Amino acid sequence: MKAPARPIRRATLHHSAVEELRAMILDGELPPGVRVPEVQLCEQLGISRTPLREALRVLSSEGLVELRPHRGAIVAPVDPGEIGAIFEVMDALERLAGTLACRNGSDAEFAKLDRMHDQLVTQHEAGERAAYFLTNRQIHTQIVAMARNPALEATYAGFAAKILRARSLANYDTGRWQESVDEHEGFMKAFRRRDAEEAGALLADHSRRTAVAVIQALRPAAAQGEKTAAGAEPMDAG
Amino acid sequence: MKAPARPIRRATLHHSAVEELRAMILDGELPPGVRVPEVQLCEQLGISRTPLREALRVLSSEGLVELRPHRGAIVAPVDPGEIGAIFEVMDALERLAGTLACRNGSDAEFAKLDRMHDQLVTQHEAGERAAYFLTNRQIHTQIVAMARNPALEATYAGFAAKILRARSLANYDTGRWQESVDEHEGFMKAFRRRDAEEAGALLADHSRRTAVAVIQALRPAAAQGEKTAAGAEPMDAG
DNA sequence: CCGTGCCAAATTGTATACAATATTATAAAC
DNA sequence: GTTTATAATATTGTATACAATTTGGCACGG
Repeated sequence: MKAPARPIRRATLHHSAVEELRAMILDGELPPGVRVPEVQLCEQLGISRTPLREALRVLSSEGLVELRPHRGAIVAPVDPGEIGAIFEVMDALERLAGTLACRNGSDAEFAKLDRMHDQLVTQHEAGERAAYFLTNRQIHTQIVAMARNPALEATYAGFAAKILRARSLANYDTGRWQESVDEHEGFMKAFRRRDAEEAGALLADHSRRTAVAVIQALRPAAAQGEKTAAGAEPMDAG
Repeated sequence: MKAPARPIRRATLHHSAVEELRAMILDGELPPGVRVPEVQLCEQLGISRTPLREALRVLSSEGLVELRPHRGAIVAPVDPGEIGAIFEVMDALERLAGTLACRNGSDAEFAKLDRMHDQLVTQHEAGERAAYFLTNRQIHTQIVAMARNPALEATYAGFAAKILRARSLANYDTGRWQESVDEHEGFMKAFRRRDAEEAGALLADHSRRTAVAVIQALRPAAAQGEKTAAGAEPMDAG
């Protein structure tokens, strides 16, 4: 007897809850800093507290939620300093992904990457901002997938999620748009030559420049207090 | 009223359970592949199923435990391929750590690093293998701490844990010992010069060579079946 | 003799009830 | 009026009870 490589279904409530909550956090439906009352979310998701709490522990482990014992959970605030640190690691991961992708990617995958890049350029020219950002993410995800490294893929995904959250609430400079497309053009040239070192270096550079822009855009929106779902808390009187 | 920066006690049962179980897994007390029956561990830890299950979910998120819905949890097997992938990422992280440590470390920290290195050499000459490995880990942890990057620190710790597990059950080649000390000597020279690039490169190289040795030692011990969780004594911690 | 379908036991998944802690409101003292 | 102590409330942490699913065994049919 052999265990099937892919389980038919792995639907447990806490697992679904993790995905649901993560999506809610990344979509901004649960903004950074808000308290996460258990009972309220329970009836909202139609589940009991037990699976919800298990989901919160997982999300805390991922860094999307902060657990304060006996004081409730909050959606993790977006700290510019932390985002800066994440980007420093991300640079290294992008470089690694670019290098490994050149080494391990198939021709079919490179062709697909080319098509995605064409789509990106088209969307840029058409000014379709939302579509552009989606394609942009897909391209980077594709590069990471071509690296053939599950550990890299998982780590990358975790950081990408946090960065996505930072970008969305910073909605950052449009002036960077053209620059970003040019950089994409640059590392795509390296990819077409299968130049691993160059591709990695350009990807890292692209990440670094993105970091600068995002963090700069993030600075004004620095004050991340603890908010309640209804409204701000009246804290200081005088 | 002021909130203390460090909570006096953050003792919740599930949090303690996470640390306890993680230690048990890393110490080899719970070897890879063994089933983790909830009720048995409950009475062993003196807690109820609820906090234990929350702990299992967290450890699953960290990759130390595999959850199979309705079929119980097992300690994550050590897959040589996965370890290889982890090491690929680890190389990049070591390089980054070395570079950042040169940039951000204080003189006091570099002095401490020097002392730790002296201790390492002494322990090598004395043939104190266990003490050597401990100091070795402390050195690398210190370098990462000097990088001043919490995201790097957390990611590094997660991978280091998995690698530690692989090393312990591979108990790998003694012939590599001398080589490893020489490599330490090498990147320490770069550190003394605060040569960020060189230090990073040598650390990455050190990591890569370690990977080769560990994976090679791991190959014989490949077959990782599902064992039952009896209180099996660790074979020999040489 | 081997394969298939069904039934029983065990273990996990979920819900609910109870206990402990933090927060807020209240009131008394200075 | 401000501050501090105390009690009430609400929310989280834990334990237990119930439901669902998998696993192993057994009978039946081929």
